[in-house]
Amino acid sequence: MRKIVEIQKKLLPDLLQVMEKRYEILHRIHLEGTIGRRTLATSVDLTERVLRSELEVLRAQGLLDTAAAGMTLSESGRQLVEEMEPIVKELFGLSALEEAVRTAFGLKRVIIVAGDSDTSDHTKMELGRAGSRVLRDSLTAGDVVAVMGGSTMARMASQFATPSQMKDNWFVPARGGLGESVDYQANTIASELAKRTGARYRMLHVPDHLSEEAYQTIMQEPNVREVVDMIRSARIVVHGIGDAATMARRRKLKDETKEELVKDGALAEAFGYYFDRNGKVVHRMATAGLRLEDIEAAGIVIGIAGGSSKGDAIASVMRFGHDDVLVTDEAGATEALRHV
Amino acid sequence: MRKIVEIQKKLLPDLLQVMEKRYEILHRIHLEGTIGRRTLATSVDLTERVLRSELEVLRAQGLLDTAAAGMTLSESGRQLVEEMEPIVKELFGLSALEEAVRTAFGLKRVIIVAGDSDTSDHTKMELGRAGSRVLRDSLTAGDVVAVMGGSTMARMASQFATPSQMKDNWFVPARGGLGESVDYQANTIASELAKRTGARYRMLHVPDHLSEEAYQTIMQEPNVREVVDMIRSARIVVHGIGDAATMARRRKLKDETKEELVKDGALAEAFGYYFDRNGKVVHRMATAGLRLEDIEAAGIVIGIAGGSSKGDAIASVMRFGHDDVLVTDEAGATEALRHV
DNA sequence: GAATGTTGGACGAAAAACGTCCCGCTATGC
DNA sequence: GCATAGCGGGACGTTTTTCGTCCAACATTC
Repeated sequence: MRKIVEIQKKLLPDLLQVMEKRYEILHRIHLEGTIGRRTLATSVDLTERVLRSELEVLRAQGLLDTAAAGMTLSESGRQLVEEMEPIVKELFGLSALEEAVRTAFGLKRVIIVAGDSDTSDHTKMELGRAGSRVLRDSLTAGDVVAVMGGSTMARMASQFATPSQMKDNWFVPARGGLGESVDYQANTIASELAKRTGARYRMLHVPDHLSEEAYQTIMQEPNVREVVDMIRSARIVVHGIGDAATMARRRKLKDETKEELVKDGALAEAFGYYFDRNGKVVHRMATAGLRLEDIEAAGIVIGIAGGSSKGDAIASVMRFGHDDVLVTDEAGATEALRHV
Repeated sequence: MRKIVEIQKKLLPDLLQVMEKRYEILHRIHLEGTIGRRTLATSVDLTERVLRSELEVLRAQGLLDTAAAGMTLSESGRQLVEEMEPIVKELFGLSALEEAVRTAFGLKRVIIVAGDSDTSDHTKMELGRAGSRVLRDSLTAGDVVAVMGGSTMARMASQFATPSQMKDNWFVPARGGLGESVDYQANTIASELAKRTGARYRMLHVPDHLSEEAYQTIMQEPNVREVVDMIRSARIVVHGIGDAATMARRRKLKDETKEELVKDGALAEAFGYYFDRNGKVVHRMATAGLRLEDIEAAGIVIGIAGGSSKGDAIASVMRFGHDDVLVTDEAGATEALRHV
């Protein structure tokens, strides 16, 4: 059963949403016994006219009887709702989890894919796909998108698919070199995204470990300056989330910095900043690009991360409070909720 | 798996068709390796523009790569097609059967539901539902619909559902009393259909076994005349199909008539006429209503019958050659094909 | 019997789908 | 090396569908 639904998800991307909506309508009517169109509209959160079209479909399917007092489920409608009840949980169980995470962290939108990225490569891929879909749907013409690095972001980029060219969009790395391997660098990812969409991109090459003067000098370079300005004006920011210890190791931070991080309770990392349990910034990487205030000013900030092991890091960054959208997996979401 | 698809069929009636179409597109591309839009359009029988929208969806799902030489399946597209191959047969197997029956009898359209009405009540219901859907979709404003009797027709009527009122339609019995029990009479069915749709109906009460004079007299009655005229002008005719022996028994024909039927090789019955193996009319019931020439003149003639046992009767009536649409079940269709 | 809430019809505005044509590009065959 | 056929994709006017909004007719309830 699982398999056919997976296939359908690919072949008819918004099938499940329609299905869920219609089930919700039937379910509501089932609960109320008999209910009027307007009342129903507010309770399932549809405009009256849209609901009406839905009802026409359901009526045409013979699932719905309608009288002057309101609408009732027909026998086969009632039967359908009852048959669906167990299936619904499996099909749409994640929606409930999404809603829970959304309210817990006060986000605009949460997308959760099934599984655990820690143990399943398939889930990792799906996480990437889901992330790319979110980004695609968020894009409007002319947007500048700042992306971060990391393996999750790389997978997101490799899964990105667009129905049409996006010639007037820009992809830029959110921050300069952060010591990642080249495949996972923000620069690489920005360029891949651009390549896959027909959009344009800029790279930002800032050597690591610059002295303050050198940094200031390089920032005066017109072409560096230009990219940085573009980055800072990004309307959309997409970033992964790491746990602090792992990131520190991978980026080969100095031992004393690591100790400092531990002392400050650094738990999570995102766009070059380290966060403690409460979402407070306790450290920042020394490189150019997006500053905290730019993140606050960005239109849409999208965080992508999954896996049970990243649960607390996700929670920590979400507490930071400037993300709008979180894309994660079942395990990550469940774990994050335990750290609210 | 079966179950969830059944549910989806009810909740999203044209889901499977869309799914099939998209699969067909992917499959074709898979076969060709790389193919252009225009060539593809003719080969899957879509206009260029419509195909293009479909392709955009598929591309957005990352199933499709596109180059200057044409389109190719992406890795995950190829994977999807291969995964689907076994499933397709189960999901869309009936479409192939439909097409086979359609060409075998030169029909406009064939709808086949899964199962065997002889052994499954569920299939009987589905047959009724399918029939009602066909009728609904065939209806246009102002149409007069002539319906016959029988248990299948009764189920069709009881399953009829419409999204909106049909105030300017008429339902009439195709022919007068044919000695059926009241639930299965054409009159009853016409009235039920009218009731379920908000349409109007007329009944035709003609006693059985009238003498010729009495028949002529009653036909002069203005209100009888009026109904008969309306029947004869019906744009849509819907009828069941019975096997001759059973119908003769049920209608309590005289023994000599039965013998005559046997002698003439009567195999099937529909709208009061008996047909032999070749679809030739060998007998007609003496009652008022639709004549053969009216059937020939009707816009749409819909036959509904299922069950393995009715296979040859179905074949016989289809050979008669004036049906446009056949609604049957898997067993009936398979059996009918063996009698082509 | 009035008031309230119901469905369903109607209609114009907005959006989506569609048919059609064209352009620039590339692979291929000569 | 060049002509050419076939490719994807952009563009645009038209048609169809969807949607918001208002209203009429009707049943139910108080």
